[in-house]
Amino acid sequence: MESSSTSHIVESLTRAIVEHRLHPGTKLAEQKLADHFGVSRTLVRQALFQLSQNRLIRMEPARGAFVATPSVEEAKQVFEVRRMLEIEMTRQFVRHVSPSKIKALQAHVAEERKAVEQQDVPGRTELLGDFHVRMAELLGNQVLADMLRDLISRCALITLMYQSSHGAEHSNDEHVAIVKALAAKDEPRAVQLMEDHLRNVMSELTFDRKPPTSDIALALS
Amino acid sequence: MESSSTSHIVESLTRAIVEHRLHPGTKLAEQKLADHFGVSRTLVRQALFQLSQNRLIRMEPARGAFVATPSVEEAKQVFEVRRMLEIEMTRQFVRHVSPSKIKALQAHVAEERKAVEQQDVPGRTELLGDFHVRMAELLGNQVLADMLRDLISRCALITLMYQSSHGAEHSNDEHVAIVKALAAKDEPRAVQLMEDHLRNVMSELTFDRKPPTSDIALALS
DNA sequence: TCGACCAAAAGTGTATACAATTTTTCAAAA
DNA sequence: TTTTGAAAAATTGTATACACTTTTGGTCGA
Repeated sequence: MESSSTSHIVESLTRAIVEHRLHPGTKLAEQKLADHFGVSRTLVRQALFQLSQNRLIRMEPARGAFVATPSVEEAKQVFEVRRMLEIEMTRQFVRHVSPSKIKALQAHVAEERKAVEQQDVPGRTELLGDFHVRMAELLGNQVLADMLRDLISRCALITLMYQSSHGAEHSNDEHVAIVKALAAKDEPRAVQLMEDHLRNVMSELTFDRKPPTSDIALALS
Repeated sequence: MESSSTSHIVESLTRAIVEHRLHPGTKLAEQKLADHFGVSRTLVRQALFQLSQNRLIRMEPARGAFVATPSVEEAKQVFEVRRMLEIEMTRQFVRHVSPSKIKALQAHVAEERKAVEQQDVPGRTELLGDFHVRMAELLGNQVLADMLRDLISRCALITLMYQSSHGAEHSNDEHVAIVKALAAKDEPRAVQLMEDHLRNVMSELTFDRKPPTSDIALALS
């Protein structure tokens, strides 16, 4: 299509998978992707290898790449790791809180609200996940932020194709409450709210399979 | 040299980097690696891309791959994430402890001791790191185990080339103490010991640069 | 009609070719 | 002696070629 490097292909496919335009189980044929992006299979393969390390796709020897279909067990483990990281992150945040950090989070949740109100589904999904990444970045821990971003991508693959409008609003409300507790330096309450929030997100999991879209061109266009 | 797939190259290079046979900053020229492993650059490049995602190497556009040289700041962040994960992991472990799990950990620390006594430096380094991975696996969380393995590899890149014999013994002793507290279901003590242990490991960091080994063949043989 | 089998087509895995960029070398000038 | 510049060599980035495996599609026999 247009000039694209490997990372462009990775980002494009990541968005398509996270936003559920490509369903779990869909075959990702190298030549078709190469044609779509206007590059050779070489670059597509590099991108696919990268995605398989992120666990967004799985590669079967001599059979090709497929959008990952995480098991219920794996989903629980991913959420459990998020819980571990974010509980401690919340504690740290309260300890190092500052007015400018609170302001940054407030600005973020305001953006979330706008996306929720405008029913901008891809936008709100990304923003709701970025809230957690933003906290890590404000803490000054980029390693943690990168790790959370990967985990949250995997969560998105797991959660419902379209978060219900109610669910999204609810998440946004919970973020607002967390920011309020952080601003008040109320550590136990902030931790409790974060834990409840993660539990709520996880409880929205539904494990009914949907028929996979095999039309790559349609999903990516 | 002999038949090798991409994953073999990744493992071989990972070991060489983690065991400091390849020093931070060393250039990893694709053709040299290809000759050494007896494959084409194609497979070497796949391996290098994978390693760059693990942050064990960094790739500069048009300049090639180099063994990563993590900054002090990054080192602290990596250890901080480990601390977050392992504190919560320790709490979980106490809650789900069982005699067979304790036995498995005791067997592991016994192996550690043997490696320490025999001055098997690569062996003990690997075993001392695997203790933490083993805990995650015994908890039944493979996602956490994989994540810890990556983090610990990055820590190994960061820590001294050769942990002093005293340091290794000390780590082993601390593992013994942690297992004891886990067996006694003493959660606060186990958490405290784990926190102290991680702080001790981190305090062994020395940030003096060593001259890089540029002879790849020598380091990998 | 249904299943087994085989040839053709499609797809993946690895090596190689080639263009573009960087590094090295070396000679000439300040 | 040190610096500069340009040609040569080495190295990376991408595309293509080709062997091997899997999938497909259809024919034959029960």
